[in-house]
Amino acid sequence: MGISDRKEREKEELRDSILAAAKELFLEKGIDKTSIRNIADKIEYSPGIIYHHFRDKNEIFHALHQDGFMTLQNKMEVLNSVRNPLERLKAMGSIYIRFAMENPDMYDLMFIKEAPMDHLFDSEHDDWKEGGGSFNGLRMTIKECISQGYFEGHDSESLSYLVWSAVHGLVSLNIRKRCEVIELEKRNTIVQEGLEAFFKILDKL
Amino acid sequence: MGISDRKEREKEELRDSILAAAKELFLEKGIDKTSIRNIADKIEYSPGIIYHHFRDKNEIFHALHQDGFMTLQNKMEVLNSVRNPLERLKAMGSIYIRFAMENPDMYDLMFIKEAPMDHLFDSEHDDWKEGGGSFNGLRMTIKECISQGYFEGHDSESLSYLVWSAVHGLVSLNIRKRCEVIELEKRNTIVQEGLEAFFKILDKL
DNA sequence: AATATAAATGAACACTGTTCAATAAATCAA
DNA sequence: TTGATTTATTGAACAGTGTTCATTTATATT
Repeated sequence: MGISDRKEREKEELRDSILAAAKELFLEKGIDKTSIRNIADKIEYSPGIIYHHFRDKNEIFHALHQDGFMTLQNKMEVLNSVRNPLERLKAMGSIYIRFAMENPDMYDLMFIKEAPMDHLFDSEHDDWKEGGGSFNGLRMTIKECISQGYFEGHDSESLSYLVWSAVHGLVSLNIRKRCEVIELEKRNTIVQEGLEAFFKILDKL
Repeated sequence: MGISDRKEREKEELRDSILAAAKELFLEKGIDKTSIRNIADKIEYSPGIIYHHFRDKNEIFHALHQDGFMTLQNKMEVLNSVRNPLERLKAMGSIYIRFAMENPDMYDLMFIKEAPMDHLFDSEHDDWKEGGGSFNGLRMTIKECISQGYFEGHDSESLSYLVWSAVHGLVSLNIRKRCEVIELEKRNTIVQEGLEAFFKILDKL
């Protein structure tokens, strides 16, 4: 009947407004300083209501990290037009790094923070669908590279993980403030230069 | 005079005991669940005393992260006996990754957690000596590689950062539970296999 | 209008990091 | 040895945290 339809719609709207408030607070203050009470204040409800929509704080940030994967996947869609797999791999790296540098807090949540993974292991179905989907795009591209004669002698799974590790390393060391070690005049461009060095290496393989 | 000597010694002993207690708690419960009161309980002092030896919680964990760099630097000392710079670079990578996998919590504190860097930027002298020293070892080895004809066309700073990024990526994705995406039968060995793929690439350069 | 169901509340619990006036202990001077 | 001074240590207080759940309020059904 119509009433329970509306009720479910209203429930979902409230859930969405919790997430919207959480996202806003998260982006301006970080995960630790975003409290349940802050979120409740923002949507003008009492703190308790949040626990009728989410098991705990981690579940909220797991939901937000899903948001991040949606936008990342959208940005990856242009790759369909890149025929050559090596070129596609490089474009993938560029998009990945641009996403990370333009959305450092969201990247941090998706690939560094413990909260979304902690939620996964607390819940029953503990496979990381979001990351798995993204990684599969990389894996397929690498496999295509290998089948076209690139990267001879390499195993696709290990190489995919290494490629991911390289680009993740470039951005995550930057996001977590470990670029202090880089010469001052190069510090602002080191991620991009690291990526270019990586491309140079890919070309030689 | 002798009394103030003893006093200073006692003060340092108390500081050390705070750090020892913090380290123990940190290794078994993590940074968030290690509270000032827990540490105080462990050394049988009141919580307030900790703030006479450390500005805040971040300073304690900055001191612990220094500990970690000491042990890492010790492990790196065997590299002095490796003459060929490319071989030395590979050995460096192996030691780095072994350290990370054998001491994941300490590695996390040194290269992923925000606490030690936050302390740095709160204090006046904001250069990361510990990381800088370690990175310089890598930089020197890469420079030697280049001067011996390896890695032609590469800039030493960018390449050093890329190499660091690659090995950091390998271990940090694992430590922060992002290896879920790897095929189950390869999941336990993926870091090592990623490193071997990396070595294979270095050889082709 | 009375009853049953669902939604929302806010007080309570056991914590957290941090500060600081008050206390206790140790040292110095007479 | 006693009194004054300095140093070390305390623990209560503040303003917060995530989470739970009996109670209340609002909505829907009979």
